[in-house]
Amino acid sequence: MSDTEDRILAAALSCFTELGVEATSIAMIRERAAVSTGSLYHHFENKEGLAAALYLRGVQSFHKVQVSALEQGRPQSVVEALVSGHLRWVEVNPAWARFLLESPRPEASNERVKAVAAALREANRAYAASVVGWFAAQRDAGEIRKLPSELYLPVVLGPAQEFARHWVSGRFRMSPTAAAVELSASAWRSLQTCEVGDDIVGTAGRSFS
Amino acid sequence: MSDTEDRILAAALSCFTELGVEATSIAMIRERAAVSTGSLYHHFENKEGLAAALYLRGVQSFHKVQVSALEQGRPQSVVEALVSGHLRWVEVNPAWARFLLESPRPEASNERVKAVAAALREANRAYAASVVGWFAAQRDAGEIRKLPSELYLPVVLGPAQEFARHWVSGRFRMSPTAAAVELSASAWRSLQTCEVGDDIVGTAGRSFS
Amino acid sequence: MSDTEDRILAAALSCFTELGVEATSIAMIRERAAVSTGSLYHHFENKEGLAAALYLRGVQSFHKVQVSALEQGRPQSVVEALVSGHLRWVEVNPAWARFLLESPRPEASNERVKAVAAALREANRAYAASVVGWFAAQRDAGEIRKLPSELYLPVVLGPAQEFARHWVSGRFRMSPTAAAVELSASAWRSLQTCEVGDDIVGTAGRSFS
Amino acid sequence: MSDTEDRILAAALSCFTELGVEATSIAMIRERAAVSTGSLYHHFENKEGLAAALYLRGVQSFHKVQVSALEQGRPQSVVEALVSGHLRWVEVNPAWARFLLESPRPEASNERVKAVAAALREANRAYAASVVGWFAAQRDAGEIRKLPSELYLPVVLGPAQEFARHWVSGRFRMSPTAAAVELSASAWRSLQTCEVGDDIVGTAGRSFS
DNA sequence: TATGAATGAGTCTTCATTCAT
DNA sequence: TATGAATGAAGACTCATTCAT
Repeated sequence: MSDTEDRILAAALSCFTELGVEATSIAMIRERAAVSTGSLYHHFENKEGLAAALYLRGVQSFHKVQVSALEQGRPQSVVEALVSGHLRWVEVNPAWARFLLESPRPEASNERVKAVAAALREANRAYAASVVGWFAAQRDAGEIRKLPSELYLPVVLGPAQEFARHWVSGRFRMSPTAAAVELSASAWRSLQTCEVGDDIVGTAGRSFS
Repeated sequence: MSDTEDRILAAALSCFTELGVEATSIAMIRERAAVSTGSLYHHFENKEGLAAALYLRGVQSFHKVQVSALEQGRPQSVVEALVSGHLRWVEVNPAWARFLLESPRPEASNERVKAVAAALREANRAYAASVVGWFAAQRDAGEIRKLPSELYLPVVLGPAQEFARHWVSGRFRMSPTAAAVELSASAWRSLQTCEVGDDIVGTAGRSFS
Repeated sequence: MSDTEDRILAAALSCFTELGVEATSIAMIRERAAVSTGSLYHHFENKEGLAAALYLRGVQSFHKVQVSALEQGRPQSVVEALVSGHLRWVEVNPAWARFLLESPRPEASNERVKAVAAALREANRAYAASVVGWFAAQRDAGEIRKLPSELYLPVVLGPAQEFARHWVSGRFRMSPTAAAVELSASAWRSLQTCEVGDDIVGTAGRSFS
Repeated sequence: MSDTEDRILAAALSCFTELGVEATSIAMIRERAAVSTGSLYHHFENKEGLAAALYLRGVQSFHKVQVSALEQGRPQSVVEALVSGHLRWVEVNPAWARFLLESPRPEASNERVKAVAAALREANRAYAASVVGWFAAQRDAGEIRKLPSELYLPVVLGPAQEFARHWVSGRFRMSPTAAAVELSASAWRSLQTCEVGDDIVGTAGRSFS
């Protein structure tokens, strides 16, 4: 990875997070990276390709943190690590977080961007397989509440994700890591098998896929 | 509200949800609404202004549903009504939901759009005041777990919101109302004051603002 | 002349002097005159027609002052009255002056504007006939220096005109009537037949900054 | 200065003098210069910027002629050189003259046009400093009539300027250089301290129509 | 007379992208 | 690898003007 490419990627990330991908022009990236138009196109196919490459990098970084959380031992520890790891990653990488949370998922219109788009799909698939697979296994082992598989990620990470969206856009002041304490506890509460009120168990037990 | 304005708004909503605000051209709206360019600009300041007007309408519709949920009696019923109401609204109004979930919040760059933007801010403020206020009151009455006020909305609606994002973009197949059963139960679980494990209570009790 | 028409003309004059005819839109005049679009077009044919009507009025007002100067007795008095009258008119009617000095002469593209344009041409012709005729007569009588007829107006009024241009656009601070003393003396000097009168020298010596 | 830029400037000048700046469309310049839209905007910021650049060039050319006139020895020669130089420049550069006389002075609305506008202001300042400074010095030396400094330029060049305005717009037929004989003599007459020289009278008497 | 909705041609300007050097 | 001139399609928006009520 040449210095030029790094400068371009950094410039693109900062432009994209400030203005959004669509509102960012090649000229702005070109200028902020101190690179000529020709040089930029020599290194990257496209604005679209640039965004996709960036998106893939961000997603991979995030996935790495998430997947490593699965290595905790007890289910409760894993769930809490998923939530806390999410929020810590957001706080440590605010630009990446903003980019991932506010940019539309890249679509591969262009021929040459398809490789990156395919890599992205594969990364998402592998991530979902790992994490959702882990939840399904715990569920089948009776360690956590029974839910349709699709719902585990929203239930566990939805609050953190929602918090993060507000935080990256400046509407929340509390730091993500401070919020992590409560949000990870909440996540576990909503998944633990209870000695809680029977009515809830009953309701929850009825429908899952 | 004239017939022309209605046609323009409907056309804009369908274009925006199909392609996104930025990718939609005025020409497309103009054509789909069967209206001349001049007429469109006679009724709406801008593409930006059009999007803002639409955003405001959508948000108001959603808020109405949410605020009405507060009228349920028991805290548990209210929480479940908030979640279920959210998901039902999404299922009944998929275009509006997609628009609100995937469009960037309108910013008032233009002078004349500012009125709409201000109305939007006020709507958000009033909504947050009602709902967050309700949660704070329940917290102070000991009816729900103590959390920093900022966290109640992410905890309660985050999972539904996350589910909705996936659903409107076609990545989830389960219907929102089907998901509502579990997600509303989960939401209540994460807020109820327990006769649950003491460790959780201890953790949860430590930090709130 | 209805009140509506007066309001429109006044609004148009103020817009035209502030922004220029081309940069002024009908919408601005409409707004400043507190008149509806339809009403404006009911009273005036065109933006072009409005400008032409205004131009004609301004020119007539100016010409009246100039022609009345010819009624002074002595050639010297007439010349001085022409210059002083010019500058006084500019100072008393700054908006009109700015409009006449900075707007392009109206051309009759439109069919219906032709009447006004013809009136304007006739006004200019009559003015030139009177004034240039007077100068030619004086020349032939040996009262003033012999010059090609075309040059009398530039020689006599050019300095005042140039001063006025600078003054209406804010580049000169001295008031037109203050400048009139010297400029009318200069005008006479450049026309008088030789032996320069002492009074003029005296006048010229009196005031300068 | 690339060939492309030259072609664009030449095309713009011819369009602007034919139709005026406002009435000229970018498309016309683009076409007449045989240049693509993008290329035009690659070299010049704006139509406004293009006009400003052109204005600056024209003014600089004119100022050079005027300032060189100050190098004549005797005051009378200088005054006559200023007037004759003015009119000769107008006759030799009719397009530039028309452009400068009939276009509104460029104003720096745009950010990037400001550099050109500043250069223009500086050029005007330097010109005024030289020429008005020369007149003030002559006045203080008793070589010319005492006038407020602001009035020297209108008195000396006003008639030529007025003549030029009429000439470039086709309302006068006499050539500027022909007019120069009388107008320079008149200019000197209005400035000389009393006793009128015979040579001037002689000159004045020679040519008129 | 007054109103304001409707029209649609026309203009400026942006921008991703290509390519010769 | 790097440069920046060149391209031209596409888009937003303006505006004078008409006309039904």
